[in-house]
Amino acid sequence: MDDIDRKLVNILCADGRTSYAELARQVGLTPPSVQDRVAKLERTGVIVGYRAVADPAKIGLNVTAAIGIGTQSGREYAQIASEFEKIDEIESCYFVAGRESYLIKVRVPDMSDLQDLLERIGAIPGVAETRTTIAITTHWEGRPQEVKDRELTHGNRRPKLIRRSRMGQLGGFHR
Amino acid sequence: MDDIDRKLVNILCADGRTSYAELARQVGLTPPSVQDRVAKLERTGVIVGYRAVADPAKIGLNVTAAIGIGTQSGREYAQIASEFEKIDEIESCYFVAGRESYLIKVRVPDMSDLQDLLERIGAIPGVAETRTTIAITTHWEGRPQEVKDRELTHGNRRPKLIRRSRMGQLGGFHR
DNA sequence: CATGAAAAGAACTCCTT
DNA sequence: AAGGAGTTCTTTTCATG
Repeated sequence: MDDIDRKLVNILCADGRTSYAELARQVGLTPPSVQDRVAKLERTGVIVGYRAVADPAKIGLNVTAAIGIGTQSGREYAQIASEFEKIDEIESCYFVAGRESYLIKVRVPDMSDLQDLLERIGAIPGVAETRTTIAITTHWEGRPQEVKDRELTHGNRRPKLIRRSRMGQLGGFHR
Repeated sequence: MDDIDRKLVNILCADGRTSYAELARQVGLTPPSVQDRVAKLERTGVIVGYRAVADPAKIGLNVTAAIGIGTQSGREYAQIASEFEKIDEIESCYFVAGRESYLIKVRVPDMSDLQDLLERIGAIPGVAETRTTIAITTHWEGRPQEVKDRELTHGNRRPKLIRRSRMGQLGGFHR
């Protein structure tokens, strides 16, 4: 992971369809070298995959909500998570420290689907309570994080010396 | 938005680098036709962009947290959001109904960065309190939602008749 | 690990139905 | 709105420094 790799990751996180030819121009290498590097980033799991980002509202998913889930003591956490996994509407699923045991992010067409979903979640063995937070406005989501040089592949981190500079960001689909 | 368009969106949300040739094979059209359709999906804002997905841990972002933010009454909500927008670490930002006014998702290298971030957020005028939930395990995130036929472009929704079938999903980067 | 050249394939444009 | 043909560009492979 050198500066060029980081640059490639940043470019691809901003635009996942950037061609090798274009990447090559931006980092000052030839397309085959870039292809080699990107393949290695994929093999080593730095780049996990590529996605098109769809506008939820345009595909009929008008309600976004975060649901905190409290669980009964003495339950297998992993088992509960595997139940969540069967539910398509759960876009993200975290086991968390804090008020509840799980925090999930869900997307549904409308409020009645949310009610339906909450009933399904509440019926899962081990789920004790749910606390739902509904998004009124999505200012942005999925903004790519810039890979900085001090953030290295594993462990071998240098001490922090300076506060790193911030990069300005705009609305909508952030580049 | 017909069945073919929905299929294209689903394929591209699962793998954003799928070529037009491959898309054409999967939907039974020729590459130029598919290119036409995808261009239209992009123009009409159904597909907002394309991204590579990087493994946060592999790029040094070891801490994921959700922060609920309570605000002082009599404050301009939009102004507070524009302050949040300047903070790179905020990956997503929602104005919400529920316990707090905002819910944000943040990623930082480690706990000391989280403390630093919480101090910066707490210093924003109008921010009254923060409640932080730290992710211990990310079971999955950003799983693409399948576009179903009942979810149409705008408003002209048919009544719900049947509960739609669910599609099985696996760990890691969900296809 | 990068380069350059060559072959294969894909993307893009235009034109026809 | 889709298919076919031709051009351009990119991807991919391989040999070389």
